[in-house]
Amino acid sequence: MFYYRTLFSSSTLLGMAHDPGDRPDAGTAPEPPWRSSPRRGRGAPRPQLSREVIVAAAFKVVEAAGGDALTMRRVAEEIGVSASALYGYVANKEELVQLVIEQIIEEAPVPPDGIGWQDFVRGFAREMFGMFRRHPGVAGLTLGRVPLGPAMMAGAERMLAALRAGGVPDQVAAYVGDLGSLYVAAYAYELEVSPLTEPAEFTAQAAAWLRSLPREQFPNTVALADLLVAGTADDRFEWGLDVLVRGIASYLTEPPTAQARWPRVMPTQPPSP
Amino acid sequence: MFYYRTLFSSSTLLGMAHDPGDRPDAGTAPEPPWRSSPRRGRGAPRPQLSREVIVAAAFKVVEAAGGDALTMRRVAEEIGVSASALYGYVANKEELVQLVIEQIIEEAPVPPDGIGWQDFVRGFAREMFGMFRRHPGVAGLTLGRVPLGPAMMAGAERMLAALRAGGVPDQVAAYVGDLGSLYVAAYAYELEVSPLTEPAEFTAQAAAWLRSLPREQFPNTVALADLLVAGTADDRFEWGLDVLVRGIASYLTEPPTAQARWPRVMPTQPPSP
DNA sequence: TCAAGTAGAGAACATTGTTCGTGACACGAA
DNA sequence: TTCGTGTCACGAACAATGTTCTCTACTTGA
Repeated sequence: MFYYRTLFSSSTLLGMAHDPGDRPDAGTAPEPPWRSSPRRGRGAPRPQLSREVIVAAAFKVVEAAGGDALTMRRVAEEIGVSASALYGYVANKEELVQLVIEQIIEEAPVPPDGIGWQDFVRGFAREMFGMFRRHPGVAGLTLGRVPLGPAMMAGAERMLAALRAGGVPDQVAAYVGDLGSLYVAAYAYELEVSPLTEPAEFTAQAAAWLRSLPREQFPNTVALADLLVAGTADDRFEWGLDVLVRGIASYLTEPPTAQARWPRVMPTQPPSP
Repeated sequence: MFYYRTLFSSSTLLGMAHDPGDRPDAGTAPEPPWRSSPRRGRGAPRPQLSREVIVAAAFKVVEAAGGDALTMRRVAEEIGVSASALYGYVANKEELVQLVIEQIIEEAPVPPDGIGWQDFVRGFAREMFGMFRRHPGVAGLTLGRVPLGPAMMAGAERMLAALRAGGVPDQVAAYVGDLGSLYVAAYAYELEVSPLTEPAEFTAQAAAWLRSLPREQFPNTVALADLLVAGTADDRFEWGLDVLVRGIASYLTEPPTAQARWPRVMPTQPPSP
């Protein structure tokens, strides 16, 4: 995610940007410049390996054991090949991760056009979120990377169209993708890192602990103990999504204003009840 | 961050939760249960090491070389001691990371009371964001961890107070901390992972690349190319913060509704505060 | 049939976190 | 003063990581 901003700071695209003559010619689908297509020469034996085989194996590993298990040796073992052999088809692990992410992301469907920008944004976010939850470990892989293949570009384009059609100001529409994808990936990542949040007895225990805090010092925390731990992970995801959509929608009626700025460097103050 | 949800799924607190008699007694400041206080015995030589020394060294390392450089050997070298010696005072690297995070977070001041919930939320977020930017690598460390020491608990309590005083519904107020901290940490993490976003010529190059996409396929992306890459990192952070605050404010006037759902397997219910 | 050139293996290196056995040293007791 | 005890820190070691290098074997075109 982090569509455009992060996109252009990725190392692969950096390499491209440094070559001024390498502009993609209009008319072709945009594709991240994976170079290093394996060269076939004179006496070339039929290779048992290929980029597709490697990515498929890596996908299988992620599927079975999560993103943490995605190591070069594990992938090689999955194919029945040595780890060093992979480097003939993949520049390094980073590239392999990128390829796997892209393949997984393509599985998330983009909402249909003509359903209104709010439903489009919600639907897109839900699909990505569901995709992340179906593939544990992937959200962590995408955070800070650029999982922006052709499929993602197409989805982003259509979301822009939906937003503009709905009257969302252009600058706001331009930023929505960044913010939305950041939210989805970060939330999904949080969920996969913190082992479990659903079990009811556990939530109850947490609420009990919050309630047991000193009331004089934490009156509101104690009072809202139950609400603080309320809801399932999906409920909370939906609520955050609702906040985002409401916030975006507000720009339709209230123009952006210079937000009141609390003076930056400030001395620490004692909590005054 | 991820105040409460993640809090109670952390391994340290899990350990505590499994011991039913270990409830923190009301009246003491809440402190994450770091156990394993070093025992001093019969013929104990004056130890050259201590948890404080180790944490201070780790802090120094993070300060100088970023969060990635935070390795046990590096910290030990900083003190002039072997890596294995650290394990007498720190259970493992995870515990050390937790301690460092907590120390760093305490540096972020909490806004003063009585300035209105919007300014409070904005100010809190800005301070945390600034703290993350001053300490590269820390955002990545906090993502998915529980940097919730006494200082953070106090800040959260006061934010709850500000929100409730401003008329924000209780359930909404209860969720704000989670969402806000997620946003700040995730955005800061994105910034530190993607090497650079500020240089103007680079942004110009990115916009040029977007403009060069096929117009028929990406009309909106091309049209909004400049807006997509507009703004500094801080501008974009402020905008996202504005979206959050606006979204939260909307609950003051518009009650939560069941959001329109794009047909998809999502059996969750809308949050009903 | 044979030279060529590539694919993959295997070992190796550097870097992680972490454990284990050992020596050294300070403090209290004899 | 001498000795024992207990702990502190060291150094080696282990397992796992990404990555590189060398080398063997084999396919293929001439």
